[in-house]
Amino acid sequence: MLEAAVQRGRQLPTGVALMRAGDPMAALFVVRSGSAKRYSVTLQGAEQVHGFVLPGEAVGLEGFASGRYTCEVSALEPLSYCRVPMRRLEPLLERLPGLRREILRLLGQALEESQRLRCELAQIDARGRVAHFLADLSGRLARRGLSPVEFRLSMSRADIARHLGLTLETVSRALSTFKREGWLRVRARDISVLRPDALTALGGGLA
Amino acid sequence: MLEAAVQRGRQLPTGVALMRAGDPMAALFVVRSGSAKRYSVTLQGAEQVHGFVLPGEAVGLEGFASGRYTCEVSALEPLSYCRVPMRRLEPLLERLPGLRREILRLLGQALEESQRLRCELAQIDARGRVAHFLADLSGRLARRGLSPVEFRLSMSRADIARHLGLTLETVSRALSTFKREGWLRVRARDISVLRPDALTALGGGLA
DNA sequence: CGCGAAAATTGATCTGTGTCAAGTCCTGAC
DNA sequence: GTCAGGACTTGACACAGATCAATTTTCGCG
Repeated sequence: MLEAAVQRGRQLPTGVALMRAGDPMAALFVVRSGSAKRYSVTLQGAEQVHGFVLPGEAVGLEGFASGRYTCEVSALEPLSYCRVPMRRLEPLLERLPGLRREILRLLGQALEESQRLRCELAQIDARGRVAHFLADLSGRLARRGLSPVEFRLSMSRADIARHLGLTLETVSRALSTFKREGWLRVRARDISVLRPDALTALGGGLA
Repeated sequence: MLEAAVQRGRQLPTGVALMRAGDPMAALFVVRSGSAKRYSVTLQGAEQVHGFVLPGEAVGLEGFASGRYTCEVSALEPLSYCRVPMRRLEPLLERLPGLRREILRLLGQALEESQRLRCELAQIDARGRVAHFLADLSGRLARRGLSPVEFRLSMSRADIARHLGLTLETVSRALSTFKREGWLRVRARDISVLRPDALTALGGGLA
C-alpha cells in the first residue's frame, strides 16, 4: 500500500535542482543513486552548504515546518530518486501506525543528527572538522554497502569548506597534511583511507 | 481530548534534570515558565550546550529517532512545565489529523531551526555570534509576550560560550564591546537592548 | 591530443580568538 | 552587614586560520 504512493525511477542531471527554497512541499524524496548538495543563499548572495545527500537518504523533511521547502537541493552528479507525494502520504499516515512511526523516526534522526553535528563542529579545529567530514561520509557510504575507504568526492573543496565553516584553502591544507602524515591518499577528488582508525580518532569519536 | 493526555502544573527546582541522555522517551515536555539548558557531555567530560529552552517551547523531540532521549535538559531557574506521556499521545495520533500535523510541524521546525543555526554560526565571527544569540533570545521572548529589549540571562557566560563554540572570555569581550558602542546595556545578567536594529544587523539578518 | 578554464595546491602575511593570568564584581549564606 | 567563593571582566601574548597571491593540476571540449 505504501508502494502505491511512491513514484520510482526519476532522474536528474548534474547541476539541476531537486527542490528550491520557498517551493510548496509537494513531496518527500529519497535518493537512490548519485549525490546532492543541500544549501541556501543568504541575502548577501553567499552560499551556505547545509550538507550533502547520499544514496538511501531522505530529502525535504524540513518542509514539515511550514509546508514549504527551506533550502535548495541540487544534483552533484546524475541523480536517480524516488518521489513520495504528500497528497498520497498523508492519508496513509492515518491508516499505517508503522509508517507514522517511521516518519517520526526519520525526522527525529535528522534533528538529532543536525544538533550533534553543530555541537561537534563548534568545538573542534580545522583538521578535526575535515577528518570528521570524511569519517561521516565514510560511515554513511558503508551503511549503503559502498566502500568506506575508497570513494570519490562529488563536491568541490569550496562546498566542503562552506559546509564546515572554513575556507577552501584550509580544507585543501588539511587534506595535504593528512596525505603527508601518510594515512590518507588524495588525488583530486579520489580519496583512499589507509588507516581508518586515524580518521575516527581525529573525527572526534564518531561512531 | 488532547487535554486529557496532558499532565499540567509540574515543577522543577533550579539545577535539576528534566531528562537524561539515554533515558527511554516516556514523554514530551512543554515549558510553561522558567528556562532550561539542553546539553550533552562528551567522552572527555566536556559539556556541549545544544541550546536553551524558553517558555512555550517543547523538549524531547529528538527522542523520536531511537525512542530514547539523546541529551540532558536541566532547569536554569525554577521551572514549571507540562508533560505529555507517549502512551497517551500515540493513540491520539491515529484519531486526530490536526495533532499529527502539529507534531510533524514541531519536528520540522526544530530541524529547520537547528540547520539554520548551524549554518549561520559557522560563517560569522565571535561578535556576530553573540549578537545573533541575543537577537534569537529576544525574538523568542517577544513571541511569548515578554519584553524583547529588557531581559535577564538565566545562563552563565560559559554556557553561552559553549553554545556558540567560543570561550567565555570572548563572549564577555563581545558584550563589553557592544556596551562601549552604546547600543546594549549589560549589568551582570541583566540585558537592555537600546537599539534593536543594531542587534539584528549584527545578528546576520535574523527575521 | 592539446587547449583553456576551473579547481586545487602552496606560500606569505595578517588578524581574530584562544590561552593564561590577574583582578573585580556579584550573590547568597551566616 | 560582611564574608567567601564563584562569576565575570580585562589584559598580554601566541597561534590557528583567513586573506591575498601565484602556480600547478585537472578535466571538459573542440
